[in-house]
This record gives sequence, structure tokens and C-alpha cells, in this order.
Amino acid sequence: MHVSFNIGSDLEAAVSGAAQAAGLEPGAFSPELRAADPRHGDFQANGVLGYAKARKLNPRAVADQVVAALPASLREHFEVGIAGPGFINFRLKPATLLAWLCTYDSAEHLKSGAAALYHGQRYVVDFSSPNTAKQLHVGHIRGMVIGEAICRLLAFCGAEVIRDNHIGDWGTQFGKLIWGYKHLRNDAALAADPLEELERIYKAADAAAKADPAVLDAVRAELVLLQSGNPENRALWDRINTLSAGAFTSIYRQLGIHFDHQLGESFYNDKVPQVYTELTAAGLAVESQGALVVFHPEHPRFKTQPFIIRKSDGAANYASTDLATMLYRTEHFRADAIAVLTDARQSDHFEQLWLTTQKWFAHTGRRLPRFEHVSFGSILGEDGKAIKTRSGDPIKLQALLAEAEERAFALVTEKSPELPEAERRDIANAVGVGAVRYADLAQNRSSDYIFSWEKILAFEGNTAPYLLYAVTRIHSIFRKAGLDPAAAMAGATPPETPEELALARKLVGFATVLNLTTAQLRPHFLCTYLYELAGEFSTFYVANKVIVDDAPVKARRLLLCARTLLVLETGLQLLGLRTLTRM
RNA sequence: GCGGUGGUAGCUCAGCCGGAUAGAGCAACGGUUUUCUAAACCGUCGGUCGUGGGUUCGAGUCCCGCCCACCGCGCCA
Repeated sequence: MHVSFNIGSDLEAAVSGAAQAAGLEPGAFSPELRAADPRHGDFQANGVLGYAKARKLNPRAVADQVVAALPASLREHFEVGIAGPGFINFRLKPATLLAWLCTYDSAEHLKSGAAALYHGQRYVVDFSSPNTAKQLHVGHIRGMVIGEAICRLLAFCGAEVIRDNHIGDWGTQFGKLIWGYKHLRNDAALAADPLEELERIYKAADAAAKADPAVLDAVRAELVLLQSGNPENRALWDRINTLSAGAFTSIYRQLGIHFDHQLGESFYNDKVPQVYTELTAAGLAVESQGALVVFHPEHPRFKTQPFIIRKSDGAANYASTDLATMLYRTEHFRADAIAVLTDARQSDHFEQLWLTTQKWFAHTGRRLPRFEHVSFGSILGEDGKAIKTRSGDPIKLQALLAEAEERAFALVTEKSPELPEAERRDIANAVGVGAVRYADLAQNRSSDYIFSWEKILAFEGNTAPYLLYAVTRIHSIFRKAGLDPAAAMAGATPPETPEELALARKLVGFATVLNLTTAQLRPHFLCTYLYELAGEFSTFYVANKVIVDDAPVKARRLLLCARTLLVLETGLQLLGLRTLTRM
């Protein structure tokens, strides 16, 4: 029996076809296929309600017509019913559930099923993008974690993903850093802990510039010198970047994050003049108060709120380099889509950037890629205020991860003292880092996130430990039975008990959730799904003993276990979590 | 002032293009282990979905007004 990966989208097409065959107005009817409440079925089509209402028809009669026109083959897979005012309900037959489970039996097969979604599309994903000479702190982690998950998800769904770390290695902060380096540096401290000292220098220079306009001018002058190629400043710049790159790399390695490119702002330095020239020629950029700016007359705010692409002192800023970056990603990488991850406070900037790019490319006859600013809320302290780099004591990422691991180690030791210490350390790493990561992913990215140890390390509910535990329980079953979960499962019969059926249905829903998650680039949809899947598994696990004497029952339960394991591990890996076999 | 994001159970959050009796976790209370990992499972309790209108057969979801919180709005990124 052939069964497609995304059963829902096939069903939707079938209902559309049936409506047409039944003589409903072409183009006027949409199936409105939804995942249904399990009490009613697996899918429901609501489209006839609106259609019938608009034409003063009896909705149940219309539903009857549509159902009667469904292809006979569809009834091999679904039980079809009409309920209430005209809902059409579809319930997957156990044999179809079994067929799906037998077909999608490996990560490769799941991937090839999902690949239709973004096949042939090239995505440039810009994430992490820290500023040089500032240590990574808790405020940086969200973009890193969400960005990595998005890259993995898009690649799994067939896209060609180009990961680019757009490092802030050319901004105004270098004026402060270089001025501070020349005037405020402590050589002993720099030798002992370069990044710490550079950060201190930066903060001190920033404070001095705020306090004294003369310092501010000097800082700007250093930046102009750097950007015009002054050898001394250039050498300092180089040194500062080298020092910080090492620190970033170590964190990226810990988190399993990698990039294909690290084209920082400096890379675009020589590409900025073209932006000025073309935007001016297009009549988009104008001089205002000594700066080169772009206004958008059709926009209620951006008709007066300028997009400053060259500062009055002649220096470039991030608008300049971001425009050059859009061009480079379009022309050099031939991106079909560009996704940039930053916190939501930069929304205005990216809206202006995108408006400007559209007009610019239209004017110069360039192909326009899709663009998405993947924004996310700020990380807040327990007091509900944003954690900022220059105020208070933001938690360093290095320290955060170390503490998470330490706390996880204490818990593992408490729960599983019999395991050797080396293994407990390894488990603590996966659980601790995974918990921090998962906490950032599980919440809708558009809302702010209140950081608290209690929440990040909570081991109940929708958390990494709960999911990792479900994975280890499944491994344990196979270990006890002396079986390989990846081996073929012969002799399985279709799911029968309520728990088996609920679990099988949830597994089939993996296709839909991949669709939803990538369409909106919101990993929390996948998190919610995996949490629900793990819940269905736990319910199944306590109610249905797997290793039983009845061979067909044992085979089908082992099959369900194997597929749950496959989907959980695949899903968690897409989110960037490392899974375990014991904990 | 303009704009963005949010306001759902005591707390932290889900709720996808409008659909059938609004869901989890924590907290509180009660139960489950001679049986594959109890970091688990099951049950009870708990909600005028900020507020007032509107559209609709149907609104937590869409539209308008208002209230509250946070964020952004000319040379930081």
C-alpha cells in the first residue's frame, strides 16, 4: 500500500478534486483541511460550511455531495463521516497507520519525504553575528540556538542552506575600542585575559565618550581612520578580531554550531561605495543634515524616520553594510531566500532595509529574493528588565553553560548513582546544555523570555530532560530485548489499543509539523509536537507492555517504539539537542 | 505622538490559514511500582481568554475603540 509522507496535503488535494467533480463552483471552494480533535478523527474539512452558507444551500447536503465524489481509493485509507452542521471527518485506518510506519523507517526516508517542501531552494541564514571584543552572554544565546535549529530544519526539508555569521567587526564600537586601547589599556590585564580586558576597555571608552564630547569626537576620528585604511588602526583592528574569534569558536564548538561563512561587516567595506552610488542614482538616497539617508514617502513612519546609510562624518554604519550584504547574498550566493536572525528591537531597521532593497533592486533590474527578519524577544532578568551588555552583570555564556552542566550532573548523580562518573559527566553535558537550549526554543520566539535558573533547569513538563528521558526509556526496551531499534520490524499488525492508535497518529503528524515549523520559522511548533509525542509514548508505555509473548502484539509495539525513537531523535537533533541512550 | 510585541487557570506557557465541550506543566490534593528506567503515569481542583463594540451560522483567533506592560523611533548594532 502506498502512503505519502504528508497525508494531510494529499487529502486536501483529494477533497478539492471531489468538490470539483461534485459540481461545486471551481475556485470558490476551499477544503479548509485541519488537524481534528482526536475525538472526531485525524483531519476535518470545514470548507463546505462557508461555501453552503454563502449560497444559501444546506451544508450537510453539500457535504454529502463532496463525500460521494471522493475517489474510492481514498476510502482504503480513511473512514469518512459527516458531523454537526457539515464537518467532514477523516479518520486514518489502522492499516494506513501501519503502512506509514513501515514506509518511513529511517531518518533518510523521513528526510526524503520532507524534502519536497524546499527542494531546489537556496537559503542564506544569517545568525549569531556577535560583535567582536564583547564576550558572548546570555542575551546572545537565543539567536544562536534558534538560528542553528532553523538551518537544520530547512536543510532537512530539502533546502540548500548557507550559514553565514555576519560578525560585527566594523562598527562604531571599533572607534571606542581603538581609542580605548590607545588611552586606557592595562598591558598586564590584556596579557592575562585579553577578552575581559578588551571588554573593560570598551566599557570605559564608551562611558568616557558619553561623558565628554571631545572624547566622542576622538572616538569617531579613530573609526574614520580605520575605515580609510590607516595602518596602525588596521593592525589594532586585526589583533582585536583575532583575539575574539578564538573565544567565539570555543562556544560554537560547545553548542555544535557551525557556519559555512563568516563574512563580517568588514568584508563589505569595499562594497559600500557601490551602494551609495546606485541609491543616489536611483533617487532613493538623499543628503539630510550632512548624512546620506533614504526616506520612504509612502510609509507612514519612514517618510520622516530616515534610514541613515552614511553618517555625516562620512563613515559607514550597519545600514550601509547590510545593504551591501543584501546585494552580495543575492548576486554571489544566488539566494532564493534570506533569513536574518536578530532580536525584535531591530525590526524598524530591517523593515527599512527591505523596503530600500526592493526599490533599489527594482530600479536596477535585479532579481529579488525573499527576505525574512526572524526576530525574537529579549532575554529578561528576574526583574523583568532586559539584560544589557553595559549595565549590571550579564551572565557570560561560558559560565551559564558550565553551571547548567554542573546542576545537571548533580541531578544525574542523584537519580542514577550506579552509572560510572565519566558517563554521568557525558549525560550532564547533554542534559544541561540541552535544557538551556530547549528552553530558548520551546517558547514562541516573538515573546520576551524571562531567564531563571529554575525555569531553564526545570526537569518537568515541556523540557529537554523530559524528552531525553523518553528517548532513553525506548532505548532501554530494545537493550533489554537484545534488539536493534533500527532493524526491520517484521510481522507487525496494525495498531489496536487506544494508546497504540493515539501514538501512531501522533507519529504520522510529524510531516505536518515540519511544514508548519519551517513555514513560520518557529521551532516551538516542533517542540510542542515532540513534547506531545513523548507524552503519548509515556501513556502508551505504562498501559501497553511491549515485551510480551504474543508475537504479533510484540512486533507492532516494537515497531511503535522504534518509530517513536526515530521521530524523537530526529526531531531533537533538528533542534540541536544531543540524545542519549541512558540517563 | 507614531509603530512593534504581548495581556489565556494562582504562576510559566500552548492554542497553526475563524470551527465542535479553551489545553499543558508547576503549585494544591488524591492514587499507581512482584511487570520493559517512577526524571514516569492516572485522577481532582482551577479560566467573564485585558476591556467595550462590530463582522459571522460560529470569535481566544478577524475589524474598530480603549486600558496596561515592555520595546523602537537621525547619525549604536
